[in-house]
Amino acid sequence: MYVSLKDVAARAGVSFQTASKVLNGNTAAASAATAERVLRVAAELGYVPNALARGLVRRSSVTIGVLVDDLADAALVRFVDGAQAALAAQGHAVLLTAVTPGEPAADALRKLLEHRVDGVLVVAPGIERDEGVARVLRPGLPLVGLNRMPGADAVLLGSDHRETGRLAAEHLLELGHREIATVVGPRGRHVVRRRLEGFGTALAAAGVALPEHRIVESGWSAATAYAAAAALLDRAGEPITAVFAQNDEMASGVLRLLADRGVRVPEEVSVVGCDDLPASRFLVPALTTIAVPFTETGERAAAVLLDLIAGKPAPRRELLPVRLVVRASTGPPPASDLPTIDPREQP
Amino acid sequence: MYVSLKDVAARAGVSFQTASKVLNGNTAAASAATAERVLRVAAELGYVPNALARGLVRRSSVTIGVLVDDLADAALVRFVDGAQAALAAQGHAVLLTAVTPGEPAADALRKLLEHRVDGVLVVAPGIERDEGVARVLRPGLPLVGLNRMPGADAVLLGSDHRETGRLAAEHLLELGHREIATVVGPRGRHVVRRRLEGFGTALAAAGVALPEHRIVESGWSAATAYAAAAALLDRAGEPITAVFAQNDEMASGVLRLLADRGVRVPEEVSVVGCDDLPASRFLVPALTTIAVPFTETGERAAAVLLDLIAGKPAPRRELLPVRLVVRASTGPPPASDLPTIDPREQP
DNA sequence: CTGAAAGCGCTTACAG
DNA sequence: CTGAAAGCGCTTACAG
Repeated sequence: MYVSLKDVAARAGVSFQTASKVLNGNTAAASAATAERVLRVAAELGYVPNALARGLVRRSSVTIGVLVDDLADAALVRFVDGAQAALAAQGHAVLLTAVTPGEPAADALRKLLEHRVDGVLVVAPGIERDEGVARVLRPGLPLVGLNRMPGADAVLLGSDHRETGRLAAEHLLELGHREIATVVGPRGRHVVRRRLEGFGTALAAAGVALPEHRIVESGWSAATAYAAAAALLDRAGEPITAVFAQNDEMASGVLRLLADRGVRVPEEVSVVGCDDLPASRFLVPALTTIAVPFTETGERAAAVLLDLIAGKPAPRRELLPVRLVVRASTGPPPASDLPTIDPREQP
Repeated sequence: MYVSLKDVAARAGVSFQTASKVLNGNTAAASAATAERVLRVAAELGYVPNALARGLVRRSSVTIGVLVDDLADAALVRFVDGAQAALAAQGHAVLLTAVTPGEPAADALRKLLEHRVDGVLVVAPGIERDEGVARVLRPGLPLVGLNRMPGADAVLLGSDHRETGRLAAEHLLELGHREIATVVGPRGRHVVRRRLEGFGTALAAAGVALPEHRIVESGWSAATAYAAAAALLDRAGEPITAVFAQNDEMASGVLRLLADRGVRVPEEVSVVGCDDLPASRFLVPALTTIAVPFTETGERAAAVLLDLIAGKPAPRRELLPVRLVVRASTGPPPASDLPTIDPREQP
């Protein structure tokens, strides 16, 4: 079905080794006339080199394995998007595997190794405590993670989660809020703890308490955050004026609950999200959030992985900056006379 | 770096061919004792078969190429998610390539062919008019498209776009709307034309006109739909009571514009979207939309592709059903006394 | 039940 | 400038 190197060589009247060299751009390997002939015949015959055969002898598949938690997660898929684009630009193919719920991530990783990927990029915070992963990894395998992996020798890339929490807290403090709650992701997760830590620390520094009952745990989805926020509001006598949700989807769940309860945002309650997904700008009201550079992080992860593969120096760890994006979902608390400090972004 | 079959065989005291057979589950190839020994040694040594070498001789890479327009597109990525899961469940790896804007899709496809993918799944409506794609395709290459490809011998899977438009129109008609507009995607696109056709035909059947100035073109994004809807409302004397947006993101842009203009939804204007992304349920107000079965379509595409590869009979074309999901963004028009007909979904 | 041969489609020294 | 040898790590008939 496919034309082989030997087919091309035979038609061009050269040995297949010479054809190989010409097709690989080795100009010293043949006369200009021979080279031209080989190239022309290859084009005529529709020659498509066999990367499997090439990979076997070169011991490089020019393929990168990407292990992702869940493609339905809007944030994770943006990492993958950035990485894929950067990798493709350098001629590397991407072998994509999602972690199948209920099946060990190590199995998915092993599949990647069978295909002899040149390196692996892990975008799967869900396996940050999975001890099985390190066991299938080969020592020396170039590995970049956007999450921790116990026991694995990986470069760790990401954003500064503590800073994320701090930015959210300081924004609310500057607006004059003192009665603040937060809807957080699963508390076992590293990112959840760090964001909460940064948030709580900044509040504490301003003398604002964040009692445990104002920290409500939720899944990462809008639906779970909706329920968590409902539980929060249902506590009698909670005069909360601001809520920080640990991602934008959760924030949209909070926004929706507030709307359902007839609570005006931001007049009565302010809401801050985290991620800055494209959709967040078009929520009603437009969501104030902490922007996480997903695509850039994915691109950077690809670049670091390629450096690792090329044997170039690479950092062991790198944090990309986050930033506050002020929109319409935050304002001064009801009782306050403080003016809104930050300029609003226009749609 | 990797342990080879020969390493395993040497340690187990058998020929590497016998080791190969045992490791491939050929029970007739060796005694139980020999098999046990080979398997044990392979596990001890951490043997990981080389899929490149295997693929070379078997002429199958057990790899499927997936060509996608844009991973940032929430709808397309759901197709990919469904397909990836179904493919992985059958032991197939996924080689993922996004179409790089400005670069020919044929180049991306060629890369996939170099890796000798067993089949290709195309999730790229953006290339539905690209003549270059068919030229790189090999005859006989199992190919499934979620969009058309001129000149390519592909199975076409998708949803019924005319029906989608019809469902939106009939829902609005039943609510009593007569002054209806629609925000559509790029009009060159097949899906845009079909949805518009179904929408317009259903309206016409009810004696409701859809004049050209009530059809506003937009990109697929919320931002472009926001601008398009603004242009629509800015037309003097348009007594519009309902808008159908051709995807949920556009609908969220319309919702946001309406909120910015102080127009109440659905009391003054009803909005219907299309796709039913998870986020749409949490918009304010929750979006009425036509649900498109993205994940299921991706799964089905994978199944059909695998059938094609296995030489089993497969359909040439298949449409998956869409359905109306009624939420809070639609209601009777302002002047109407009609009751709301459809029950609302609870969050 | 086990092994040796041949070959998948290439690349890379090595000769000439 | 060109070619022939060797080998990448496997699988698959074919013998015994």
